[in-house]
Amino acid sequence: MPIVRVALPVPLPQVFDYTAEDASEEDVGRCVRVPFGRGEKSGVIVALPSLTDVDPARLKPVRHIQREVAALPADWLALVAFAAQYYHAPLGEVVALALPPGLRRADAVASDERDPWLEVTDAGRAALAATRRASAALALVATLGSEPPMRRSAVRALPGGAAVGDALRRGWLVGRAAGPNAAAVAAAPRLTTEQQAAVEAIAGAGERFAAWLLHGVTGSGKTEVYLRLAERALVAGRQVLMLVPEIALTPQLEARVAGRFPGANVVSLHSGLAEAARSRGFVQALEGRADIVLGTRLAVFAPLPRLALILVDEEHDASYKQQEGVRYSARDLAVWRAHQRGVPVVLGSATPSLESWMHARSGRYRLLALRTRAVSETLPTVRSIDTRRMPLDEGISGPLREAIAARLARSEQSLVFLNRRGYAPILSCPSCGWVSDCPHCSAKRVVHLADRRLRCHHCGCDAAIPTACPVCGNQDIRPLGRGTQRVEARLAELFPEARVLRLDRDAARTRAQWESLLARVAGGEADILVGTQMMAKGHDFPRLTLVGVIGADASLHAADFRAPERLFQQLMQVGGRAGRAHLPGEVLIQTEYPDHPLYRHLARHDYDAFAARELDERRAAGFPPHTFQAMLRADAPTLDEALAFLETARALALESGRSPLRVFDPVPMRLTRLARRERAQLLVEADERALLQGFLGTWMQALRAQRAGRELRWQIDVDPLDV
DNA sequence: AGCACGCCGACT
DNA sequence: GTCGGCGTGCTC
Repeated sequence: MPIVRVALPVPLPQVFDYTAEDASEEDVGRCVRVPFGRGEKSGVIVALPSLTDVDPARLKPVRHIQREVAALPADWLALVAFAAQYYHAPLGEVVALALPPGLRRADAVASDERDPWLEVTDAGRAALAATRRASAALALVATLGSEPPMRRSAVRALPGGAAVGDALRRGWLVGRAAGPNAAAVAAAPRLTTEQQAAVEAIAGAGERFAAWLLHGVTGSGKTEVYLRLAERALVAGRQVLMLVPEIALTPQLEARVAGRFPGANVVSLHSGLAEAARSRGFVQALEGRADIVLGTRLAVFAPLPRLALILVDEEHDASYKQQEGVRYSARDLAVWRAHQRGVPVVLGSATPSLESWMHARSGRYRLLALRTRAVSETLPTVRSIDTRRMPLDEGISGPLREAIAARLARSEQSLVFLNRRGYAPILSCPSCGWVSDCPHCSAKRVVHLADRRLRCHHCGCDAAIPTACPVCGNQDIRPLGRGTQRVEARLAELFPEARVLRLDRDAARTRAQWESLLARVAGGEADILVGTQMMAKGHDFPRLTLVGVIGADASLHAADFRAPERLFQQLMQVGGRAGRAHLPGEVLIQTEYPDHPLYRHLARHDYDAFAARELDERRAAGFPPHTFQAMLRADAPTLDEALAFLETARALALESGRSPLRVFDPVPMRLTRLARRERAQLLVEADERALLQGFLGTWMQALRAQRAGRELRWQIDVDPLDV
């Protein structure tokens, strides 16, 4: 009787063996339903062992092997196994996160819903000709009438593409048998010399593993380089994996990719998709029917039998690192994956992570630079405004105010950037000292005047804003500090003739709201924008010529050693929004440290100098990327429990780790209390990755053998981003 | 993680 | 006499 070894989504570092009468080697990589304990679970067959460690009499038979879907290939299983090993997570958990839930459950897979080529019918043309109310469906019909044939998926990715089903139902569009080949390319812009050189360097290096760092200033046209490389892969009949940071960014990029390759099957994969859609995309990738897989971090787990190229856009972006459960870095896994498959990987950024930058400097990665902007000739001028001896009006200095007025006079747009949403970060009583502490977290609840709530940004709890101090009854309680709402309100008072628009997570709760805000900005319905880091990403605003930065200094001396890196990235990114299309841009940074090297490097657009200085500082302090870290975090109802566990963990580490390993003291986390739980952490550091990895293996085993209290939870974070 | 078994407090 | 608290142990 054949035995199958199954990875199941349980937090145990084991796999489980079952019997399966008709199983063969073909079934390795297939999803399977098995009895487990009292119930049933679904997992993936990872091996067909000839013998088992457990008493064969205890083996239960599998319930069902899903054979309708192709088995996951060996290289996919190896990827998942590597992630499990490197991040010290149970194999089954990684499998569960890598597979769309529906697929793992071995649900009937939505019977290969095809992705037909669409064409406009006579009815569609008639509808277009008739003067009827404009609709999204009709707009699609009009677009399709003037474009080369497109697949349903490509149409869906267009603006308003959600109406494709509507257009099909009305009989305005119809699917037809065959279209052009996957490599058909729509008109592409000319490449700059630098872009051309980058494409040639990467393509010319042949089909073997190489990690390229594409360092391109904002607007230098990195995406165009990606698209040209993708085109070459498609011409060769191969697949491309393209990773992007955020779901919010994918529709635009998806439309651009689908528009460029109208004949290609572009599949998007991200957690915002409905289960069925995610399963369908995954299966299309697995069966080799997807030509381009475009997605967020989870897309790194897409199985791609014909893979030829991996692209990681904005490689420095923190959203590539999962911040819960299995804390993997999709960017790092992408490099591993490229190496595994012997294909090139391109990491692109205007402000690379210092990790990638160091690799590029050392020659481990190959560096390509795009130094000139493709879309406008000049970089914005960046200036510091010394606010030390200057009155501020709700945070706004005179020079910034004048600069905004000048833009208004020229009917150009301005953006005031500050990374703090809400009206004010604290509500406080001046007479008794009460502040708006969150009852569940060690944080203050933020004043949201827009909906008159007091809200904790960490646990989400909220309450009405009290009219008087809850302790002493004083009616004169005051909001301290400022957020986007307060700045928005003041700007509206200062410039009554201007239309002020706020763009932050509160203004754009949903993707639809976000897109409608962007449309309003693009349509010139706003003169002054007030935004958080949301604004910094993607999106071009042709009439935006001024960016004012408020309150950046806070990150300058933050406890987190990565804060300056993030600040530089953020300011570079948001500054890049200013000035396009022959309108010169200006960035004004309000600061009390106008001579700080970070601002000076920023003013000269000198990432290299910034990175060199930062890497030097990190080396002197013994921080990553010169060292390698893992963070053990524990949380419990009381801080003592969490700390006690970490003390034990520390003792275990010192026992086993006689090697040059640094084990720090357990400390409460910066946001100690979160959602009624107290949190602490313990940092472990080594000079070599292998050393750290070797240690972590034995340490994890020892920790799992500990019987911690029921209320204590812990998790390991390899290569943590926040320390 | 679930979900059992298992031995000690206050209740219809 | 029971209902139920969660400590301990197992899941192929």
